[in-house]
Amino acid sequence: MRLGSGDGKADSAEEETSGTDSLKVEEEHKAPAASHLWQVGAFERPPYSYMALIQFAINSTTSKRMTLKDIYTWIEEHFPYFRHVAKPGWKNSIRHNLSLHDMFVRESPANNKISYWTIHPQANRCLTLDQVFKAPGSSSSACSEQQQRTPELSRSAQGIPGNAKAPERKMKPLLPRIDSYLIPVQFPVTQPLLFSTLETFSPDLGVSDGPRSCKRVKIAPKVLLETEATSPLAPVKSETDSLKSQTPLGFPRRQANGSRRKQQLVTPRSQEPELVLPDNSASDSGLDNDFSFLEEAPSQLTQDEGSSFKTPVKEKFMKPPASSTPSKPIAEASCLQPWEAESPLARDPLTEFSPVRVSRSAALTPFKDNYGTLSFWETPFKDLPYFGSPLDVMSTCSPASPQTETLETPTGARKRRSCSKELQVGGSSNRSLLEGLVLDTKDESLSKILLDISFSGMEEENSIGTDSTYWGQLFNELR
Amino acid sequence: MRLGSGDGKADSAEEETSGTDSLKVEEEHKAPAASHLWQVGAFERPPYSYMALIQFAINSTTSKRMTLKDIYTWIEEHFPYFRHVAKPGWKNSIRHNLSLHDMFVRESPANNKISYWTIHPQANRCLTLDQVFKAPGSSSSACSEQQQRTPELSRSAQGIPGNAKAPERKMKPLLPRIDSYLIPVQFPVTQPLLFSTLETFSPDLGVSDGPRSCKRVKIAPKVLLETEATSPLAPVKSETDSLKSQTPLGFPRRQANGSRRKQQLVTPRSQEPELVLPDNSASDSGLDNDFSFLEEAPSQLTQDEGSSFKTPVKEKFMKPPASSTPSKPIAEASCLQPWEAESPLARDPLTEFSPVRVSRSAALTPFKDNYGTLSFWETPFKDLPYFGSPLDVMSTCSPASPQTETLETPTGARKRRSCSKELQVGGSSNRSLLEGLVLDTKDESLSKILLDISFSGMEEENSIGTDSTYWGQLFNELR
DNA sequence: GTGATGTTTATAAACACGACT
DNA sequence: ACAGTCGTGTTTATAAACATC
Ligand SMILES: [Mg+2]
Ligand SMILES: [Mg+2]
Repeated sequence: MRLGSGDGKADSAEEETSGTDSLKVEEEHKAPAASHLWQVGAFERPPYSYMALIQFAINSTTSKRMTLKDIYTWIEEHFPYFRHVAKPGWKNSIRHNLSLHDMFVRESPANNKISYWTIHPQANRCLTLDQVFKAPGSSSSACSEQQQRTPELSRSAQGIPGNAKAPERKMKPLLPRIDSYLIPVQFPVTQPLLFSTLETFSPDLGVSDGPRSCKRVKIAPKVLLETEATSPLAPVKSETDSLKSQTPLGFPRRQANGSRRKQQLVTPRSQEPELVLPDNSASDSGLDNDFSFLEEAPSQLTQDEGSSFKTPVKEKFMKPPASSTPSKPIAEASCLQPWEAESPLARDPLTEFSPVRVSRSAALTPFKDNYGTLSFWETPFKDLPYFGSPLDVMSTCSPASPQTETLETPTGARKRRSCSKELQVGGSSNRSLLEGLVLDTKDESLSKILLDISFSGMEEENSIGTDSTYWGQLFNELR
Repeated sequence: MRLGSGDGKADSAEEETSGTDSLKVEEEHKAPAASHLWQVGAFERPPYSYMALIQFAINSTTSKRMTLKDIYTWIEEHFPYFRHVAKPGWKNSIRHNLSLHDMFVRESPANNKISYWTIHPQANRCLTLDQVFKAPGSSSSACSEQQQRTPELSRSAQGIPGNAKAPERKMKPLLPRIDSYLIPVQFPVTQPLLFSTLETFSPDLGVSDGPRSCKRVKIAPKVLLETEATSPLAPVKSETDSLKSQTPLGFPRRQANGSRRKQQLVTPRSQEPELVLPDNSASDSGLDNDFSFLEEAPSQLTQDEGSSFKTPVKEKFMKPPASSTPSKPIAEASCLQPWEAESPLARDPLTEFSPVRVSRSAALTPFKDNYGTLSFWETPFKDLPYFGSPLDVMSTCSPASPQTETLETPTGARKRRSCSKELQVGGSSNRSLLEGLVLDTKDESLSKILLDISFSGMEEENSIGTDSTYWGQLFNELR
């Protein structure tokens, strides 16, 4: 009943037996044809976080929802690593990510039964795999890793100088901040909006792979602009940028001091955010994806740890652990694990795939105590609930567009999960602003853009409680 | 400059050198005298999560804020385990918790410099250590663990039947859901409100320890009431309880099916939530705490792992790991680690110390799409931002009380961090309701209480944009 | 350059619950 | 009916990589 043809390998205990999805009403997820995505170094761990992978999976469907099992399958199908190399614990991590990140929302049809995982519309950046697709020949600047073809993913401890150190893990313990994460930014399908600030982009990207154009979009991922007023004691979480680091000239002059805030927006170092969008807009965000992978079934290199396996012994040499931040033993070099691609490629904003997030900017919200006041509703938080700025509406797939394909369910009342494809803010009058926003990640300029947007396209402000409640609320807050 | 007298042990690398806090303006944190809190099994890992410990620490100050270093110190002083037994990585975990949980908000005074960690008022349940203080002689019902006096916290591998399995960890890998977490619930200091549903409480708690009365409050911790209407596709995160599991008679009949939601509220099994509050209301939430610990400096049992240490080898026997949820090898019994107290005491709600959290109840918020509509501001979310129900105000220390001791800083405009001591909802007219809420954790009944509260004490609804914006917003939403 | 402080991601685990066997 | 297993979810603990000051 599964689509991915159970592998019966080290995952046998995970195979489903319930027939709840026998009807298989959900679409998409059609077993990818042959345009392998990860064929360069298939079986290598993809440089994407679990959060990104889940978004890829969910956003690959038109309904923008997916069951857990299908998420597993989608990831396995597009990244053989997880089917053939990773320990079964990777599924635990998937579930962990689904629960931990509130951008992933579980939904159940009215009559309960199966439950789907969706991406909260305001957090959905509509990441799709094809957006980060890397052409098989473009091993130039970005995209360092994945070079070692099928790195020896066997076992057999390779006695690290210490002794039985480096215990031979199968899963890369931490995705090492690949310096070439490709961060996709989806745009309304209208203007391609080429915007390449640096020459890092070479138009030879669409090399010769699958039927899809290999977009290479790289831009600051998280929209966390800091525009906090000068409140004497403001939560650092959203402060110390716009008004504070803004010199009298209005230029964001590197953060002042409230350093170490969450979600860096500006690219840490390097150049401006690079964005490259070929005119081809064939994306994975629908029923037009035929990704695939080398389904050559590497027979048995899965979970056959003979004897010396698991658990990095480590320390054995470490004196009483001194630093409170644990660190790897040093990785004696020479003996890198199958997952230790070890490609010290340049630096890069290291970008991420986190949900769209904004901080409540004091510029927008006068000040009033900064805590629960402004909107008591926004604080619920299990984690960092605050926020609340028009950026939400803009930088994400707005669910406020009236005639957007609403994905109705037979029951009628159904939240509309849209992606930027059908994104239309307000009444088509804000689109250009929206586009500009995604590109312009500077703090105070972004806040200005937001203000402009919020006051355009909504001149009537009559529909406070209706579909455009976003804007209504916004206006109420902004007066 | 530190208060806790640096130990210079395995923590040397952590000692501070900056003189930023030379003035040591912050109060409290006075080195506890001698009323050891954890003397029964001092050096044992306390049964509290890091999140709880941090709350204990921060709430022990009158300013309700604390620097990271002081949090370290406070915890070390009150739980010798961390100073003498735990690996230095525990500080990493503290920092991790501070960052991860958005209930912990970092603040910096206007002129930046030091940064304080605070608890978001709407999430602060005002947990203090004295509230969960367990009398040294009450080893009866609850409070199973911590019996083994100073369990042999040495090293030396004790060859588990397998071979070098059970690699001898120093830190308990996961706080094993002690079945006796004492969950404090703070009340307005007026009515003690004794409320013991079962006889599990034996009044011999105040045995002979410190000057403080050992309260024993045990009640469902997280206020996550599920009152979701029958929207065809509602986020499971907040649904399937009230209206669904509510039989025509109105009794919450165990959850229907939308199982596995976050934050169980009702006690999983066992009896009703037990609440015991002695009339003595001396709490740790101020400058009246003189906790302490056995500062007998166990010389050297800290980090001297001779050779066989660390990293549970595990698996060695495990076939190819089958389950996607990793599990311990089985713990051959007989050879329990120092942290393996192994007290299979009954069952218990296992309660937690998570921040106050509520779910947007469809009963309160008619329906309107359930996504960003209701309050566009609330969605920002990095994690689970939604929510939004009057419960926030009630079940936490409301920051809306006008004459509450506001903890002004010299700069004047300062958010008021209050704790339930000075908690007053609206205008003292809601207190009884507030108390009732903490006790009544049933879903739909709770929602009713909330509605009652929301419509009491706010008859004027005139101050929409002022301090009582909470209520103004609430009224707008409820019409 | 080093250490303290913060932020994120990865993994392992414990455990709850419902469905199936 | 009942127990054991499994899939799915939710949390907490740890280790780590990195960033910034
Ligand atoms: Mg989630
Ligand atoms: Mg935090």
